[in-house]
Amino acid sequence: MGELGDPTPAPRVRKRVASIQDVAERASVSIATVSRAVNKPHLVSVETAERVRIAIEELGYRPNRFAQVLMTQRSGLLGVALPDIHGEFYSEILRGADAEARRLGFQILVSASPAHPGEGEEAGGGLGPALGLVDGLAIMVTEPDERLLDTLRNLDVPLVVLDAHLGLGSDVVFVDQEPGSREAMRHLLELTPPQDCFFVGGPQSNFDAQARAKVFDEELRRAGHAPRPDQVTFREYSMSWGERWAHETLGVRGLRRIAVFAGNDDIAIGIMREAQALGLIVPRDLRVIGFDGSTLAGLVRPGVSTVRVPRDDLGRCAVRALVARVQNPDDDVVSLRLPTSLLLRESSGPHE
Amino acid sequence: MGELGDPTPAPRVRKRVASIQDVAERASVSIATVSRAVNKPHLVSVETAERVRIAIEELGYRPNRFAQVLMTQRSGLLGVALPDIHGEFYSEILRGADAEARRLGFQILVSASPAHPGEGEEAGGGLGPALGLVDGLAIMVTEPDERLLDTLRNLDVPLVVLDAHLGLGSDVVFVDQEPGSREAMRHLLELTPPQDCFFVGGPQSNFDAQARAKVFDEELRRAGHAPRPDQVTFREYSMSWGERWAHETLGVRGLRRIAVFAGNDDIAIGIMREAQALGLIVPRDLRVIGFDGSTLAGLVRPGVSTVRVPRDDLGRCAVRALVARVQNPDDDVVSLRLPTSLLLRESSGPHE
DNA sequence: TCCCGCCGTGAAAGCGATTACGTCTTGGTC
DNA sequence: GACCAAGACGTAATCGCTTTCACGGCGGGA
Repeated sequence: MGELGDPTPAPRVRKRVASIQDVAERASVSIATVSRAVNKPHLVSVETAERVRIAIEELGYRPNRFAQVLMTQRSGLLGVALPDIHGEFYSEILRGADAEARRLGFQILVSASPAHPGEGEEAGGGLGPALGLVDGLAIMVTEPDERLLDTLRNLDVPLVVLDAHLGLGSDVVFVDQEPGSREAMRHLLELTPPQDCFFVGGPQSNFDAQARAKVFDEELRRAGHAPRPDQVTFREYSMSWGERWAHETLGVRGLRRIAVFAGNDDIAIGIMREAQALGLIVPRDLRVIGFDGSTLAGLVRPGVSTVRVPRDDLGRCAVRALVARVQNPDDDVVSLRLPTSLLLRESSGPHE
Repeated sequence: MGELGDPTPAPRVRKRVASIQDVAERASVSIATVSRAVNKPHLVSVETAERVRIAIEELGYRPNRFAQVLMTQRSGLLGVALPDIHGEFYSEILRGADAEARRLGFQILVSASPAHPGEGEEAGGGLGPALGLVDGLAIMVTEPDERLLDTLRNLDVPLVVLDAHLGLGSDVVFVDQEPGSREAMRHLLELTPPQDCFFVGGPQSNFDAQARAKVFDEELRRAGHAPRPDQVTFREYSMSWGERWAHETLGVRGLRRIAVFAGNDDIAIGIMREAQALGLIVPRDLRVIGFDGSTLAGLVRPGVSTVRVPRDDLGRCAVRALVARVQNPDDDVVSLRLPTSLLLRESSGPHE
């Protein structure tokens, strides 16, 4: 039961600082007038306003936000819960979110929710007790998680879901994996027969990974080939997984002239590096397309073709939607789709 | 004066949710007892505690954090103000800070302070009105800024300064540029005469840039050469600045067999890319060492030697120091130094 | 038997703001 | 000259919680 309590009991810390009372006395008015002078200046006479202004100045008064918030029930804080805050991907979502929030007069409370909140931990998207401090929550959920869903259902603040359709009636902002993925696959299939195409994905439980794999599957069938099990693998979003896969496939199995649709750029780069280490030439022996449009993909040699994801738009739109809902709870629920598109570089070979 | 007001006046939003009152009634006790049952369970009888527990459960009660915070004057929020939240550098500081905060039961409020807060904007390190919500502030300041200093002096919460000595009597956590820089310079000077060494830095006003330039200067003199003006340049931390510099120096001026100490890895990589585009061989025609220990530096070919900066330690230690101060305001002021060290790769040539 | 102290509890005083409501001037209208 | 609306301001309720203090009951030592 103690879990409901104060996070860190400790002696008080804040210095004694001027309150609205002090200002009121110094300006010889009531606290109500001070409040009005500050928030609704048109309700007080100019002389009074000036007296109050001076008193505030002299006392260095700043309204106690806690008290304000207790009255107004609005903190100006927005929770943004991401699976992780590390890496270019999340970092840019965050940047977009932060910029937009700032523009709208809000502040962001980030939370890197541990991918699988351990037993005993509250879910709540990782914002522990701070969940109670936000005016709204934007949460990105990449995997199904019943406990989390439950928490989200019981939330008493507006919610925006990023990148997943959870079936709770909240607003949703998502990047549509499909157009980019399909472009990528069609491009690969132009030069490579479907039986030589591979999908090397992230964690299988991951929504995005599934969406990308689905397109892979569809396009192969569309090209008249039902994918073999070895053509689709899942593991994790990392360079080392790419390297391992390449080692296995290009090294051990010795395959050549294949095309790979990688789950993200890290994987793609891992694959390419291993291929190069094996003495292969990209894109001659191996064509590869990544996903995310990371900076890195453009810096390695050869440049890695990739599916561009509007990362900061994602953050930006999420916050915009959230603020809209916070301010207008009764607006219609929106579902915002951000498209992806293929960005061609050398790694996937010639294109015309 | 309106600036003191609510960030976004708007109708109330939160659903009506069970208060401590409701719980008290349902459990047939006073609100005092409910509060005790929740926060100091040892002060109530087990039977009462149980009744309260059940009532809470049934009502789905969660204490109103705003009210709690108003009483206790502790929000469990820590402000972390960085010049930017983008890029690996800040991203990792943030990650360290977040992890540590979470461990200590706090939550982080990030703020990407605009480098130069425009006129009219409050300084406050970018956390606008939210500054009033945090229990403490960790701020990284990279450039001198009187207005900011002033705000910081008048702060009524504990402060920790990152990476700069501002002379306000606050705790400081900083990475010591020197050891790594010195190592780097000595390494360069082993194979390259001082008159052929260059420093290509970030913004001149930047503290770090100055510190690194200082070591460059010292080591050159130590090697018996007073640096010419053209050997030290400042601009910005970006790849394109590196490219421009290299274009100028290697392309236009046509210098060869020079050694560059770059202000950070981005610059170093930019220089290297331009050099390669010019058909030069690194490290034969150009030796270069970067700064930051970024991932990217290890991924390009040839690998870029760099000065490793303990980024997440920086965030972690800052938060640790801040929490310490929040909880023990009267502890001695600490100044924590995090060392840097050289990480050798191919770009700076052979070393033995 | 009496007294003291402890334990469990409730009543009430804040914390620092916002705001509904009421009072008192003023000045304009008829 | 009476009436009324508008303007300026004060009183007090309220937000939801924590915490001090006082009180009643009960058990143990003298």
